[in-house]
Amino acid sequence: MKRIGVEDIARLANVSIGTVDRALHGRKEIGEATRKRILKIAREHGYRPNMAARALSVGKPSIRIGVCLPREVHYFFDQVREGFMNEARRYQELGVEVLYCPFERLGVGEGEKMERLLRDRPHVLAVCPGHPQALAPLISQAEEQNIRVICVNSDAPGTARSGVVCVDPIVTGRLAGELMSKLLLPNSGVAVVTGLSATEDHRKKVQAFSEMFVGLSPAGRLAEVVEGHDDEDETFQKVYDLLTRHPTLKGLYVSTANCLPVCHAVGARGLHGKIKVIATDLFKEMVPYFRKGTVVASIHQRPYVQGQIAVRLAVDYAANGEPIPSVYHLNPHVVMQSNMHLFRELRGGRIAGG
Amino acid sequence: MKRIGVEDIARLANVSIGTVDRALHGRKEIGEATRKRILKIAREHGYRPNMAARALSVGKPSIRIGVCLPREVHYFFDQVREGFMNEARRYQELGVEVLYCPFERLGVGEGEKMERLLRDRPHVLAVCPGHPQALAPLISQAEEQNIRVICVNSDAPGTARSGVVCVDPIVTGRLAGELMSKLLLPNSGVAVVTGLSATEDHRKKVQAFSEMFVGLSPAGRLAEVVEGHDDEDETFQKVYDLLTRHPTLKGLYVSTANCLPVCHAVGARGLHGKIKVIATDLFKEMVPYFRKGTVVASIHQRPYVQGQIAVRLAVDYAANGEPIPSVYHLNPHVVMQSNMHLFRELRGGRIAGG
DNA sequence: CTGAAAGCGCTAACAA
DNA sequence: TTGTTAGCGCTTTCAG
Repeated sequence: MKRIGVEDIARLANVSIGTVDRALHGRKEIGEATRKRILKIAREHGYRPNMAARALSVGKPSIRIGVCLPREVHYFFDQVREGFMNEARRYQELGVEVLYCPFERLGVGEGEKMERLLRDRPHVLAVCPGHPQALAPLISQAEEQNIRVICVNSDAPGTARSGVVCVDPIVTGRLAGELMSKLLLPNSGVAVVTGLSATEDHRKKVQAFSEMFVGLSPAGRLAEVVEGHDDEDETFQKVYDLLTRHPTLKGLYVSTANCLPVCHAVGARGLHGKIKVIATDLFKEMVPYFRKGTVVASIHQRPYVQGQIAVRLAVDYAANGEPIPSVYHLNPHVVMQSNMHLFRELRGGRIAGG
Repeated sequence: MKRIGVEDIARLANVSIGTVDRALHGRKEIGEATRKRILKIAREHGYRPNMAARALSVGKPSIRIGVCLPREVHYFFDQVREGFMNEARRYQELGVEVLYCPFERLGVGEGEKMERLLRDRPHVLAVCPGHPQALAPLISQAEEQNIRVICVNSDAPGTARSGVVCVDPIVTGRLAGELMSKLLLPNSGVAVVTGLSATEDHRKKVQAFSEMFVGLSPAGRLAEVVEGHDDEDETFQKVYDLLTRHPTLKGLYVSTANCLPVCHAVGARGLHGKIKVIATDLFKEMVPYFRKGTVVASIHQRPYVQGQIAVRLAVDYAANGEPIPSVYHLNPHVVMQSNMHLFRELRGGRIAGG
């Protein structure tokens, strides 16, 4: 079927192209009957607007996508933002505009910023929620106003959000558990260092890790789960104590990005290389611990790609009416010494992909 | 600096927009002096054509990108093709058209198909070279005609190709070596199964693997490198014999996709789970061996993303004049049981990203 | 409520 | 060799 345009529809419906436009855009100045007739024809002929023509005609951006994410922690959210912005730039000519409204850190000021963004009525709003529950009313409100909300990095379960793009915490946890089990002798003891167990995300990671690990290493055991609350000192102290209590521990899974104090504690106990740490994500300061053999691998959540995908889903929805998948799980990446230099976090320049 | 258009340039240069168009497009019907003057102005004002307007005006596709890749082996090149096509579709409205010209398998008929593709004068030609050396003259010829050649998956070193997108075989080999060393006890013996050692790619992988492995496991040793020539029977037999000669082998790195016969041989010797295989890439038939614990990990070369990136480089070049990086190395992915279901090769539906 | 027409930035055909 | 002009498909006035 050949591609059809407004003019064809107008002819088919015996109206002018102005009327067709009104029907197509749900404007009010048109009779209900004509609108129905026109929409039917459009649908039957598989009409799809020519984005190039629209962008040209409108002149200014016609698709607004909002992005609301924390500045802290830089190493992670800078990547999300870059992925988002770089991808969005590719659709500029098609009239895609980004409304950017950062807040300070996860959970502080996010509601306020999101509210402000909503006032500009974006077509899609991507948000990294720190307190998903607190955001629930805002999300509902947005969706009611026909603004699609996409959660990035962590979900806001039970809210009205249209979709989420993230790494499945269960896969992350399992992958860490699988790796750990294969890196250690069968009867090894391991422990987990997490942020705040109350967090859905962390809970799932820890549970998945533990299930996978004990499943694969029946002779091994998970000694403890310590909560570092993403605080450096607290984490150091707790891990230091942990290593004192369990001197035979062979592995540590750090399910949060806060692995530095863990490494310090391992070092302080003279265990570099004796204990294998599996970390989360990647930033420059981790490199020495990779080299020392303390951190043997890290489960990378690909923040850049998360931002990138969020834009693609948003554009596909807003420009082509494609539905937003309610959950988009991307594949975690395994970082090791051999490939760490290829991650954006450790590179100077920018790269086209992700 | 505000964005400038042909009309502005025309005014600035005291010529008509027709002349500007001729200058900008290097058409012949224009004086050398005027052309220079116009181009200077355009450059000074950072003129960038409005792709939407161009696409609209021209009507038919104005950017042709050719893609020339083998049908075999499906599990790999189907992914490259899908990545390529899916990404290209996003730029359809901007006038990007794909010229697709598949050949049967690596090295057979590729020159012929590439030649045919060249006749349509694409702006960029992406090719998966099987016999890079044989293609060298064609590549030179293409580049001389101002057709940019991008090699995908494997390079054509020493030719005039503008760029290559691939996974660095050295990184692949190292990663495999690092993983292997960490999966085994310090004094283990390992072997490598490769395709054809003469291939640059395989040679590099094997060498990188071996360097990394012996570097990290000084007490270990690389017993042998066997060449399977990507033939099932030959590989089975050779690996079977290998396992007979070296009954204490603990690890096998298969640097080619031909891991099935390796697994069969391991099974035939009753060594499932006793020997750890690190494979390459991913396809459905491998799944059982992951489950059995024979294949403990695989180094995935992300064919889909390779196709995707190739298009992006091509479009960025053809539409925005961005230079094609002479080498684009993407990060290999580690496949394990926990995350294998997230790879496209094992999924039914399609997914937006890669 | 509907139609007619101008114009977005660019290309291409035709005139000069 | 250069200038002029008619669209490309759509949105957006401004009249009816």
